Amino acid sequence: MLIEIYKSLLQFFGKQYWWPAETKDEIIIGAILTQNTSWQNVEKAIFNLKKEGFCNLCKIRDVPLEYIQQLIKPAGFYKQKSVYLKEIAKFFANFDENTTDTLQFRKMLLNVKGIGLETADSILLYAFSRPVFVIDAYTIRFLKRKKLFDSSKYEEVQSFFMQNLPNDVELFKEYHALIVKLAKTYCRKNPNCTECPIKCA
DNA sequence: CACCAGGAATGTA
DNA sequence: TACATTCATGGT
Repeated sequence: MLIEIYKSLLQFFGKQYWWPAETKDEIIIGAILTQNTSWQNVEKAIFNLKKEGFCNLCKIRDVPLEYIQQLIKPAGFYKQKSVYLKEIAKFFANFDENTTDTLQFRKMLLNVKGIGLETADSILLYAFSRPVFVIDAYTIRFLKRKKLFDSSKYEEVQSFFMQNLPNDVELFKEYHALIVKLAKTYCRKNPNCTECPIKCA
């Protein structure tokens, strides 16, 4: 079922090539900046960071908070997000990816202030290519509307995907991106989904 | 004018 | 455990 839906989305929209970024640090930074924020505004903030050479966690760690705040303002919530960027920068300053399995890694990320379930999984999947399925509000709404799975609990929904799909990082990356693409294209403006490529149940 | 965006922390019951 | 509030900018 889920795999057929994936194929339909892929055929309809094509590959999304998520996550759009040049470096691993940029993915991590973007994952925090995009919390409840449009990607368009995140791009402005990342542009500012790049322009000043601070789209880099080591550099973010060693610069005044106020300086980061000024650069990321277009992404909103700049006071808290500047702290979160500092926190995640400190975390990765002494972390060895190679000696940490995915479950441990996930728990460690969740202990960082500012990193919740979705942000942690986005970092794991897109920055480190760990096989975890990212869930967001679009995904939960999508499953409910299509009457595929009725739950708002993050890890329940995540298990639903991961137990019904092959354990494939590239599949997970594209599938989440396609659900976001679908939501942005149709479901927001048009709840009836008359043009939606996925049939309503 | 209201509403939302690729959430998370905090507080309340 | 389940909700409510707060955080902030920019587009529609």
